[in-house]
Amino acid sequence: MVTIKDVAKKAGHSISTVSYALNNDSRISEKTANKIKEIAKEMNYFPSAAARNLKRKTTKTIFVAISDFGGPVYNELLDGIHHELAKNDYTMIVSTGVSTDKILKQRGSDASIISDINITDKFLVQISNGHSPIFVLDRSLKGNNIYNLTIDNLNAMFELTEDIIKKGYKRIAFVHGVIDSYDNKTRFEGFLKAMNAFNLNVYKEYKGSFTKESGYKIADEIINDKQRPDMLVCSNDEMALGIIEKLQLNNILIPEEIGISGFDDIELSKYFSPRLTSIKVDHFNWGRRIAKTILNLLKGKDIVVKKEKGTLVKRESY
Amino acid sequence: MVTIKDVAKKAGHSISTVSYALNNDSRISEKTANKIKEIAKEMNYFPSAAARNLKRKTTKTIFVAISDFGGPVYNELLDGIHHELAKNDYTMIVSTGVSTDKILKQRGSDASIISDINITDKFLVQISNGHSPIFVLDRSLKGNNIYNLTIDNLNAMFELTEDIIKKGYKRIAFVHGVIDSYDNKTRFEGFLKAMNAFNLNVYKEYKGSFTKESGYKIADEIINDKQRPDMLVCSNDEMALGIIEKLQLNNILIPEEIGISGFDDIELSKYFSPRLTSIKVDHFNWGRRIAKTILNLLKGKDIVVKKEKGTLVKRESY
DNA sequence: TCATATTATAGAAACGTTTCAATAGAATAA
DNA sequence: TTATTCTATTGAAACGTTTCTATAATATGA
Repeated sequence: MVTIKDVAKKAGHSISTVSYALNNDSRISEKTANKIKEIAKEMNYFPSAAARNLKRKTTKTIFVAISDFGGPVYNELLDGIHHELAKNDYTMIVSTGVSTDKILKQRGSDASIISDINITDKFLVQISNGHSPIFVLDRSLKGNNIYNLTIDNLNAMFELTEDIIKKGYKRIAFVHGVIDSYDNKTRFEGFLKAMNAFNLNVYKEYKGSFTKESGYKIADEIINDKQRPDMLVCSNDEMALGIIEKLQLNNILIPEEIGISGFDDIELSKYFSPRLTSIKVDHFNWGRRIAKTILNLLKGKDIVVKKEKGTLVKRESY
Repeated sequence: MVTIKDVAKKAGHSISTVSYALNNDSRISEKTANKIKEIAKEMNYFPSAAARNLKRKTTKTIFVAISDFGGPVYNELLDGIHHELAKNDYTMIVSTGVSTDKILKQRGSDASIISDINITDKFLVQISNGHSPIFVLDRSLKGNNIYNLTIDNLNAMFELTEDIIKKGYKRIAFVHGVIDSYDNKTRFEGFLKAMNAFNLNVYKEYKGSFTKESGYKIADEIINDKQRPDMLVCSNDEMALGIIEKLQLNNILIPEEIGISGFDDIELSKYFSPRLTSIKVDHFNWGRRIAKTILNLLKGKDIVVKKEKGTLVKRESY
């Protein structure tokens, strides 16, 4: 591997002069700087990231912890984050599962984005001290270097539920995702708030886990139920789609017999029939905002932490 | 930040003893090793990745360059790669676009996976010398540290086309993706091979770019065509779905008036009506195999480079 | 002209590890 | 007993940069 030393030798200059020249420091004369740059290029020299990171104490890298690569939501989010980081010469590291802990501890990044409910609050608080800043997307958590960048689930779900109630539905049930997760809790909260505002009781609650498979199971429960709800408010799209699929297989008409709504507005939702009414969260844009916020913080600017809004997309599922 | 020096001081031992102890070197007595480990834990010490990388000349990191995060294909692939890497204590860096070049040059990883047609062959060959190994998924390329890990497009497409021909279709057209891309070229090659084997001429060729939007455009061409093909063999699913959507909007019946096939078998394909006949590539598994191959190479083992097979999934689109 | 300020360059320390080579002390062998 | 091997530990060099400080050469001002 060609190092700065090799370049220095070939150029007939000291290591420090080469370093300054390549970093465009004004103290080096234009003439020598150009000569050095040319030689460096010719030798195919590139500074070692490791050595640079060690000295500079910064990695120009942002770490993202997600719970899995599978879901449709993360793609857009990652895309958005990456888009903004790349523009600013930052690299993105992505990880899931156990390796996440290790990466966080090793501080291989200048900041971290957490969207993985498998990482405990306790762990985050524990490492946050003296750590590079941590941005959590999937929980509300106070701490020294911890920043909350979440979606405004509550208000979006309130709006959706209000719309449903105004349509005249009476036996309205809620389909939970992972029960203690921030997203589920705040969405349920918004739902409850609207129900209370209209003096309605929650007709029933189902327990899922945000996956399509858990939707299938819930559909089974509903099929066997003699007193079915007339409306299912789901904590996310994937469960809603699973439920629709299974109910239709059992000849239950949607929305005629049961209405249904989702949350997230994933791409598939547009292609189902009936098309799913949902809350659209522009994850790409949200990702960009997250990245921008982080970069601002790293630049020492003041940052504004405000919740990302969701918008109601009305279709034909209720 | 707490360094090894701090731990050494607190433990009353030298830096080297601490280092050996934490790396489980047998030369340190069990007693001191345990004492040191305890103190390190207590102090919340974790070795600096940068310093370690610099000294060890290895990063335990694999870099993946993809052309975008959007597509449904990459998720599974990334998931598979990551799955295997994490099991072996490796980290995955993902990037797209221009930042990719920089990362490759800086050698921040022990190996690279390339699946981004925007990176030129020339560039790869240029950097490959003296570089960590490069695994290309999206092209056939010879070079010093370059390994080809591709999908067996040719045989899969041959099988698909054969099936189509045997169904009795005569006016068979091919819908190209990005024309010079490895995937498109080899898929077209398999298609041609089957057509030739049955003495059929290619009825028509359309030029797309692997996206759904390019499918819309092609559908327009077909709609305005007086002598339409009776079968469209598409170079991937996304274009096929775009074409179906637009043709149906114009009341052209599929498969009654025109049959259509895809390649990749993305999740959406199952939910369209008619459901799309396609070639299923198990990208998760492929990703795992790629990662395994890389890890074996890094361990100094001999590696076997064999193509990933696709399987025909017959549904109702022709 | 000489003293001083400016400019361009070089030397050397530092970043936090790993690891080679050296050493002191204990255990073993003669 | 003394020489030898073995064990546990340490000191110091090295990895490839950046950056502080020193210095030589040149330009500026009186």
